[in-house]
Order: sequence, then structure tokens, then C-alpha cells
Amino acid sequence: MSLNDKVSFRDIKVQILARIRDRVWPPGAIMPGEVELSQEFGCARATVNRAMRELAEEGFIDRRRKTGTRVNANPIRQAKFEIPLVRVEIEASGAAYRYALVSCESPPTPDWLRARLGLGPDDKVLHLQCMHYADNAPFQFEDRWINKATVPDIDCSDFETLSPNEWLVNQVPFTEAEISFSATAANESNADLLALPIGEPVFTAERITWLKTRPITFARMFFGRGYRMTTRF
Amino acid sequence: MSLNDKVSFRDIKVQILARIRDRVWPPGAIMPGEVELSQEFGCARATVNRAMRELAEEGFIDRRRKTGTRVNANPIRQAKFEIPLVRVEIEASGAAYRYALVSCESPPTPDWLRARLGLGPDDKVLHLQCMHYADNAPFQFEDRWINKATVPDIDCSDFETLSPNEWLVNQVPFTEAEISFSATAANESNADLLALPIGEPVFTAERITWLKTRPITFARMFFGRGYRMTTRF
DNA sequence: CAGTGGTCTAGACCACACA
DNA sequence: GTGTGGTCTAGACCACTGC
Repeated sequence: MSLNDKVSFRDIKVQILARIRDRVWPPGAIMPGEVELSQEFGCARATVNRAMRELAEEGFIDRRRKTGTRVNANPIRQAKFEIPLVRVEIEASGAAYRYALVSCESPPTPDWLRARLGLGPDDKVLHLQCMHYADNAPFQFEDRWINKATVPDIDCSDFETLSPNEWLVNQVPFTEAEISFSATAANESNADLLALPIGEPVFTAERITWLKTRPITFARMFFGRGYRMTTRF
Repeated sequence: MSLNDKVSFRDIKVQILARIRDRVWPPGAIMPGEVELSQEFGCARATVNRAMRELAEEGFIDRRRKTGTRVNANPIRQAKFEIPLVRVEIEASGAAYRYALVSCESPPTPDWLRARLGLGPDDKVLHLQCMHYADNAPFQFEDRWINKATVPDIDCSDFETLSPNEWLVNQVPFTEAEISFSATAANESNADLLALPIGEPVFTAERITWLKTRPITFARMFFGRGYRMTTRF
């Protein structure tokens, strides 16, 4: 016989989820406490605790001291997206990756960028544009500004063959990032490179990264026709 | 004095992250084992374990039995997005929410939908279209198909005043979902409702949900001008 | 104040993966 | 085999919060 196997926190998660799904504990209801459940399941309270902690992280239940745990009525569920390097994303799809630098210069810092990143009046930036291809089809056009104050040893020559994304990941750690996604229209600066007519919808990502409170880089990424970002849970 | 406070797994996370950021343990390097770290930090192994487990979940490190733990070279960091009800999202922004049903019918099931959801030849569907407004400005156009086999007690009258999204959340639990985001062009069916010229870029979300293996609903959501999905980490 | 979750400990055994 | 992470336990104390 081997019913002696210990109860795993995974088993408990499954059980609890089933009861939530089957409305044994309907949305908004208070569930039994950890002690009670640990007795029912025949395990330590810590085990129940881990199960419920994870369910709370996943947004199924809401836990508060003293009040107890209740089933979440509005399942504000969350979608996770992995944000890999472009090169990795392309290679994972089985396509051949190719990188090309389009332009690189050190222009005067535009005011909008100064405002966006909170740059001081004397901070200098590097501006560069590059393309990522998948099997020679345009996959992504990257338009990036780098704060020279945060990344001093930087030069256009660094990016002849290596994408700035990859270079930065390897050279500069970051502590915070903000990403946003939107739909924009292809314009003069990116339509040609993406092989799209001007005005065509383009899936667009913007990303700012900081090291502590100092801005490192601002990047806009324009994806080729038909790009989708997908997740499942 | 009170240096006697116990070491928290949070403290350990901070310490470890700092060492990773400062390249004390460079990307790809093997870190000390749990036992060693617990001695260094003066705490139980379980505490170090929890800290490192969370760091692994967050994608900073890679853990394997026997081999040990190494710092992730390619920070495949992940972005989390909350997917709340439209109504909640709008109200959270401080705007007034308004819902309007555009159309509702039970047409023959189109072949593309049959294929997309894996429906049988006799499965019937409900098709409905509705609008979500924020302060009377078009916020989202929702175009949804519901599988009547999975949601039997359903009728167009249910959606006169309550959005299908909200109705489904309250009536039908789901176990799995797939969401994807893309950029599309406004077309005859949604341009008017969103008050956009045809061809204008539209941020678009598609969502399929299942109860175990049975498809519940397929929805396309088209967002009004300038919509952005943002996250920070 | 009292009840519930949050966390830490010390110890144990297990599972996996590499040598 | 043997070392590392993975998990469970039993017990303890703490922290928040509603009464």
C-alpha cells in the first residue's frame, strides 16, 4: 500500500480550485481558515498556507488577517508575457535572425525625450535605429535613445553587428522597466523599413528602463505585419 | 537593542539581487548553495529557499537539482498585465462607464468559428456586439460569440443592460483562457462605433475561454483611439 | 483584545541529475 | 553514489485588523 504519501500543496490547490469552480465556496464567500483546512486535509498548516498563498498570487482568492480568506468575486486575472530578446524570439520560431544597423548619431537631446526620461539640461544621448529580420522578412524596427550619463562607455561602433538591446542586456543591469503596447500607424520613418504602406496599423511597444532612479534607455519597437503577442493561462 | 530581528526572506532577496546587479555573481555563474547561504545570512535553509524560489519565479535565476543555482544570463523577464472587467477599468480611471448592446442574434455557426473553437457540426452559437463607453467616448467595441452548448441558459435579453463579459464572469467559471494582442485596421463593422476613420490603427485583443476542454466563448475587443496597455516592474 | 494570516525554525526525507 | 534543490512537519511568535 502507499496511501501514506504526504499531502502536497499542489493537491490542496487543485482541491480548492475545484471547490471554487463548483461554487462550493461561491464568489465572495469566506473560506475555512488555514487551521481547519489543514485538519481536513491531514497536513501541516504551512502546507495549506503555501497552497493558499499561491492561489492568492494567482488572483483566485483574497486574504486578509483577522477577516480570513474569501473567494475573489471579480477574477482580475493576470496575463504574463515573457519579454525575451528579439533574437531569441525569432530563433525560437525556427527562423533565421538577421540584424542591421540603420543609423546612429549623437544629436542634441530633443525636449520631448528630456521630459519623458527626466533628463538634466546637460545630459547627452545616443540615438540609433536598427532592424531585426526573421528569414529576411522585416520583423521589428527599433528606434532607441540611450542616456550617455548612465552608460558612459558607449559608441556607435558597438552596434555595427550587435543589437543595442542585446548589448545593453549584457553590459548594463537595470532595476526597473516600464513597457507599454499600442497600435500606431506606419509613418515615413518606419514604413519603408517594415515594407508596409504608410498608414498601415503597426503593433508598437515602448520601453523605458532605469538603474535605480537614473534612466538608461527609451526604446520604441515597431513590429512587422501581422505580429501578435499571445499568452495562455 | 534590537538587532535580534529575524532575517526575512525579503532581506535575502534584496541582498541577492544586489549581488546579481553588481556582478558579484555574474550572469551564467553558479551561486552558493542554500546551506551555505543560510549559514552566511544566519537563518534557516527554508528561508533562503523561499527567497530563491521567488527569484526563480521572477526569472532572475535558474535552479536545478544537483547542479545548483545559476544567474540567468538572458533575463527573460516577464510582464504581468491585469485583465480586469472593462467596467472596472473605466471606473478606475475616474470616468463614467456606459454600456450599450449593438446587436444580438443566433446565426448559423460560421465555419471559421467552428474551426477556431473546435465546435461540433450541431453546436449553436450566440453572436453579439456591444460598446463600452468612458465618459460617453467610445472606449471598446466588443464582438463576441458564445457557445450555447456550454452556456445553455442564455438569451439575448440577458445582455440588454449587462455586458456579456460581466454576465459570463458571474455565471460561468472558466478554467483556461488564451489572449492575444495585435494591431488591426478599423473596418466597416467597427469604425463608426469607435468614431474612427476606416483604416485607422486599432489596438485589438482576442480572447478564447474554456471550461476544461469545452470552449465557452470567443471575443474580439477593439479599443478606441490612443489606447495603451502599460505595465511596470 | 482576540482571531486570522504571515513568517521563521530545525529537522527530516525525497527526487532528481550528474559523476 | 552523492550533492543539490523540493517539500513537509510541528511548533512558535509576530502583525495586522476588526470588534
